[in-house]
Amino acid sequence: MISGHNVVAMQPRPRPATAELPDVCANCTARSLTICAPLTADEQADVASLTTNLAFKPRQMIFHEGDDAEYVYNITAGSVALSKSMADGRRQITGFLGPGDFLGFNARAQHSVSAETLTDARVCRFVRRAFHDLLARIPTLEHRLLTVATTELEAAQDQILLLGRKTAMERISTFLLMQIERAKTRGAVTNPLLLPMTRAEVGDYLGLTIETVSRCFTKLRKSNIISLLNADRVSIDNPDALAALADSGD
Amino acid sequence: MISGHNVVAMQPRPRPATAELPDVCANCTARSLTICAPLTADEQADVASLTTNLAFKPRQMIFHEGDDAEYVYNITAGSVALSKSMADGRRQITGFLGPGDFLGFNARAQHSVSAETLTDARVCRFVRRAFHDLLARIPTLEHRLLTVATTELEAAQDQILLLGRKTAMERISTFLLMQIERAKTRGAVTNPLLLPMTRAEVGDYLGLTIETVSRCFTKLRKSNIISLLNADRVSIDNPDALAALADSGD
DNA sequence: CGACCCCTTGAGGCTTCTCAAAATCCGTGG
DNA sequence: CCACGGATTTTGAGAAGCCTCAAGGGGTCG
Repeated sequence: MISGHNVVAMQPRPRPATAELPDVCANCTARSLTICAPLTADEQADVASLTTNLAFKPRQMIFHEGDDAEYVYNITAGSVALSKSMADGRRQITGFLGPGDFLGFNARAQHSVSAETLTDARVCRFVRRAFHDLLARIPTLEHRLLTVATTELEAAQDQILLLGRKTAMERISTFLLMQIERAKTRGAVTNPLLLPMTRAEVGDYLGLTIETVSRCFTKLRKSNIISLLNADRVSIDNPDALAALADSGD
Repeated sequence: MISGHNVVAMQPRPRPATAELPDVCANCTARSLTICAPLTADEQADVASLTTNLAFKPRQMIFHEGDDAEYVYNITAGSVALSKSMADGRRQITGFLGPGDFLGFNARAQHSVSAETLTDARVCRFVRRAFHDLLARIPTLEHRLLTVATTELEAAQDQILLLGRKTAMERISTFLLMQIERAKTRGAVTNPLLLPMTRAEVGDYLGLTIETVSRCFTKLRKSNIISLLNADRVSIDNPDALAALADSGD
C-alpha cells in the first residue's frame, strides 16, 4: 500500500442533504458586495436575484470531482476543503476555503475537484450558466474574479513548492503560519489558533500521513514552539522559531 | 543536505541580455488573435501597438521571483519554465509554458515565480499598467484571460495531487503523458517525443532528484514501455502501460 | 582529440510510511 | 456527575522509497 489517506471506503456519492434557507441571505449579498465591490445597487440586485442559499453540516459533500458543474458557489460562512482522489483512495486536499471564496468556478463543464465542508457552512449558489451571463453583464465582477483566480494561482504555486521540496517539519510549520495569516485576514482569534480540520485532513493537504503530522506537532510541542490545548486548538508560543522552521528544515 | 536541486550557486541575477526585434512581430498579433479571439480589427491594432517583441536564448531569465512586475508577457515561440526557489537553493518548477501562454500576469506588484527559457524563445511584452488598461477596454480579452487562469488553476491542482500523493514512477509516467498531450495540442510530433528540458528540470518539476528521474526512465526502458533514442528524445512504445503506471504505482 | 556537461549506475543512509497498539478526547446515557 | 464507547490522536518499531554521495559512461563542441 502506498502513502495516502486512511481510505474512507469510497461511498457511492450520496447527494448532499441540503436545506433551502427561507429567503435571500443578507450575508450573501453583503459578501458579494465585499467581493465584487464596487457594484451599483442595480447590479447588487441582479446578483442577489440569482442566488439560492444553502446550508451544509460538517463533512458534507457540496459536489464531487467529475460531476457536471451545474452550479457555482460562494461561501458565506464556514470552511470547505477541495480535494482530488486517486482510484486506490489516496487523497490530496488542494485547498481550504472560507467565507468569500468561490467554489466550482471551472473552465470545463465538470468539476475538477471535490468540495466538502469541514464545519457548518452556508453558501450562495448560482446556476452556472446564469453566473457566466452575469459576468458578461458586469465587467467589474469579471475583473474581480480574475484577480481572485490569479491570487489562487499564486497560492497553488506556493503549495507546489511546499509539496515538491519541503520536509515534513517545514510543511507543518508553513501550514501553521498560513493558518495564522488566514485567521488574521478573517479577523478571527490567532492565538490560540483554531484548526477546523482533522489530522487526516492536514495530512491530505500537506502530502503526509496522519502519523507524521502528529509526530511533527509533538516535536514542535516538545521544542516549546507550540502548545496543544486541544487536538484542534494550538497556542503559538514562539512564532519566530516557527517561521525559521518553515524555510530551513529542522 | 535536503532534497532539491543541484545547486546552481544562486547567481547575482544577471539582467537578461534581450534583443529588440526590428518591428511588430506578425506572430504576436496572430497569437494574440488566437488567444483573444474574436477581437475586432481596431482591438487587434490596440493590442499590437502596446507590444514590444523580444528574443531570448536558451537558459535565459526573463524575470526573477520577487522582481517588480513591470511587464506582462505572451510567449510566441519556444518553451519557458516557471520556478520558485528556497534560500538554500532547493528549486521547484511550477510549470512549463509554451507559445500562446501568458507570463508574469500577477495580482501583486511582484513576480511570484521566476521565468527562464528552455529553448530559443520569443515573447511579446506589454507594460503591466498598459496591459491592465487594455483588459478594461476589451472585456473579451479579460474574459479570455479568466478562462486561461482557471485552466491553469486546474493544471496546478493536478500538479498538487502528483506532488502530494504519487510515487516517483507515477510522477514520471504522468509527466510523459502530459508532454504527449502538449505536443498533440501544439500539433508537434508526439512520437518520438522531444523533451526540451534536462533531467534536472524534470526533477525540479516533479519534486524528485535527477538520479531518481534517470532511474525511472531506465526502468521504463527496461520494461519496453519507452526507448531513449537520445537523452531528450523519447519513443513511446507502450502508451497504455504508461497510462496504467500513471495512476496505479509500480 | 580532449574537455566539459549531462546522464546513468551503484551503495548506503535517512526521512517518511506502514502496521500496530495505547492514550486521549468527546458525546451519550445512566 | 461519572461511566462508557467510538473516534481521533499519539506513540512505537520496523520497512521502504527516495535521497545523498560517488564514480563511470556518452555525447557534443571547440
